Amino acid sequence: MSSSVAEGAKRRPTLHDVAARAGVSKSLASLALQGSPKVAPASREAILAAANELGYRPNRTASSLVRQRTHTIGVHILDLHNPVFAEILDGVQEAARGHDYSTLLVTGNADPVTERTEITRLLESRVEGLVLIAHRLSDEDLAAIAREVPTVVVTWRTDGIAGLDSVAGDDLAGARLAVDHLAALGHARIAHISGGDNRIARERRSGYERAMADHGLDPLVVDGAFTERGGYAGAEAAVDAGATALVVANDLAAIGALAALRARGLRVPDDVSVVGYDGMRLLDSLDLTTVAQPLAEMGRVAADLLMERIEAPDRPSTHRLVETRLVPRGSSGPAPD
Amino acid sequence: MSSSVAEGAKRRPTLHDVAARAGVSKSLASLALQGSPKVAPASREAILAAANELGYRPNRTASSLVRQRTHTIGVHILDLHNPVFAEILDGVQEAARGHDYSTLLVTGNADPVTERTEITRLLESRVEGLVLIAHRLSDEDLAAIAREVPTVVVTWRTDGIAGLDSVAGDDLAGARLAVDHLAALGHARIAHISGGDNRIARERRSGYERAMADHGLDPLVVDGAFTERGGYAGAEAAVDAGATALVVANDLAAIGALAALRARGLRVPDDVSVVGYDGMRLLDSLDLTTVAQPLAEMGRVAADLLMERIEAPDRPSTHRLVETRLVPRGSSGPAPD
DNA sequence: CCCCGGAATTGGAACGTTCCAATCCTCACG
DNA sequence: CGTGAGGATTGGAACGTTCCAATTCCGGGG
Repeated sequence: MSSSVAEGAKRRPTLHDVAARAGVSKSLASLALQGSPKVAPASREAILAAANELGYRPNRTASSLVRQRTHTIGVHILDLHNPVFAEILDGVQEAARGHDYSTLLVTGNADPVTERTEITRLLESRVEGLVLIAHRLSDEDLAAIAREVPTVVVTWRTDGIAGLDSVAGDDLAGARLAVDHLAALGHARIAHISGGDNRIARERRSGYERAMADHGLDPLVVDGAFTERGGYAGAEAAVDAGATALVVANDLAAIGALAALRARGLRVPDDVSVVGYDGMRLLDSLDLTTVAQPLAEMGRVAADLLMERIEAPDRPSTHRLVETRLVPRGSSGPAPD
Repeated sequence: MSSSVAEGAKRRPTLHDVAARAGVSKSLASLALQGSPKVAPASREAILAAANELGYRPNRTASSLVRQRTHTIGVHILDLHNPVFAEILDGVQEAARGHDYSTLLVTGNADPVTERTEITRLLESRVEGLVLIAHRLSDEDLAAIAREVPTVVVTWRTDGIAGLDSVAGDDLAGARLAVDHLAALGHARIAHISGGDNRIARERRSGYERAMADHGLDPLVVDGAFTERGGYAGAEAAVDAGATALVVANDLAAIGALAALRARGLRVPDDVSVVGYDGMRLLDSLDLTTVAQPLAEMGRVAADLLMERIEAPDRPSTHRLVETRLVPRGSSGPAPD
């Protein structure tokens, strides 16, 4: 079968095998495969041919070990079910690919504990940087992580932590945009369905409250969550309280709110206007007015920031606030009567 | 500052450092950190303490190299924007985590070429298995990949390729479910908005056509795509042709179809009934009738199949067909008049 | 004909682990 | 008080690369 020496279970060909077949040293083979200009054309050809015939695949693990670089970034995503995060991830991936980096993805889906575990795993894999697309970590945890590896948090501003950058939308201004829009349409009973007790939700809520105050309107906040169910329940409470317009904490919840209104037989926007927040792509078809954030763009910026920090780990923290804008669609209209 | 010897730029502590600090050999330190029962309690304690104080993190790269196992699977996902794929991914992640595997994720978003490149990258990272959540590879490419590494394809049945498993929904039966449902509601002009020219779309289309024939109805297929835009355009064409019910190739397109109907001033389900396909979570709130596939479940099964094959690379191919079921919701109702 | 310079090539150390085989130690037993 | 068993510990090879320093090769100038 084969004239060669030891040949048990088919082992993956290594650089050594390629070199042997091409009749050169492994050093030269390495050089050639890296495209070094200092290898003679004839040798290069022989080496490339050998690699090809053998179906050689460089082993990144080995390479990473000696180079002390993995060319991989870790991405933690809070919740895959929220299309918003997927869109951000998409931007991250694109930018990472542009810089010739791979992406190691984990989710903390279940609980904060898994979240920590998964991030630890990333650290052990020696990712060169970390992008956290939303998270539930404490500031201490975050600081500890940022001390180990360049880190950027997407979705909310995180300052005061050395070595950590962030990319976020201006939630304060965004919520104001929604209120302004509805007020301009003549609404007075504008309710806010909150996103629960977390940083972003609080920010959006404040934005809403301040804007309402500025318009001389009474605020009406009902508890909700960043989920469809949260929006559903919130919408019920809000209309019970007489609201004619809803500023919902995010798009997912807004979709839930729409469902609640439909169930109640209320028409949108004739009876009640609804404004979401985030700007996920899907909304276009759903005809939902929303405060849009440039999601993929946020992901790209995050990855770029990360690359910069990988280059210069000690540069000061930067916090990028991306612009939000109101996208008026069919779910918001003039106030009734 | 420090009394120790060489201390330039802070280097990551290695096993060596831990061992030194604990006053033992690196071998013993390794043993202890792996939780081997044969290290003396006192030593173990000292080692663990040292590791802790130093902030030691095992280097997976090195470990993988010597163990010849990376404990990582690669996942290729066709399109992150389709929530369906995200839900499958979620299942994959969960199962992988359960088996103590990491996930390396890539997307082929742009074109088939990137797709190949990204998969190659995965192979170089020595992933132990590959899950393809939809793909655009040729059968030869697929076979070549499966030859290198255990592979499972999710979303469509792929047989005849050695070493490759697949998990798919029964599209033929699924499409029939939709037709049966609408026929039972009295619809006769049931149109199908196709998903374009690909395996799944063809399958669903055949299912539709056969079911229509069985009901003695004339088929009406309009071109569409697995996107909202595709659904939008398709719905326009279908209602122009007089359809009172739409079997849409997937949920995303169904959402687009809904938008088109709304734009035309047609009411759902009074004027036109719509049935989607896939069963993404969001639909619940959108009140869209659909042929649901157990998406996360499919992901889990895929990962499990992969684990099995990693254990036994030579076992025969298995093809799992998961059950689809019709989820009736508000977008389908009795035929008009 | 020798020597030199530069291009091409090579050996070997290093990266941080794991794990085998070998050594060391301790103590019970004869 | 020697011996051996068995637990604890250790040295060192190996994994597949990269890259530095060293070596070989070659032809042309002196």
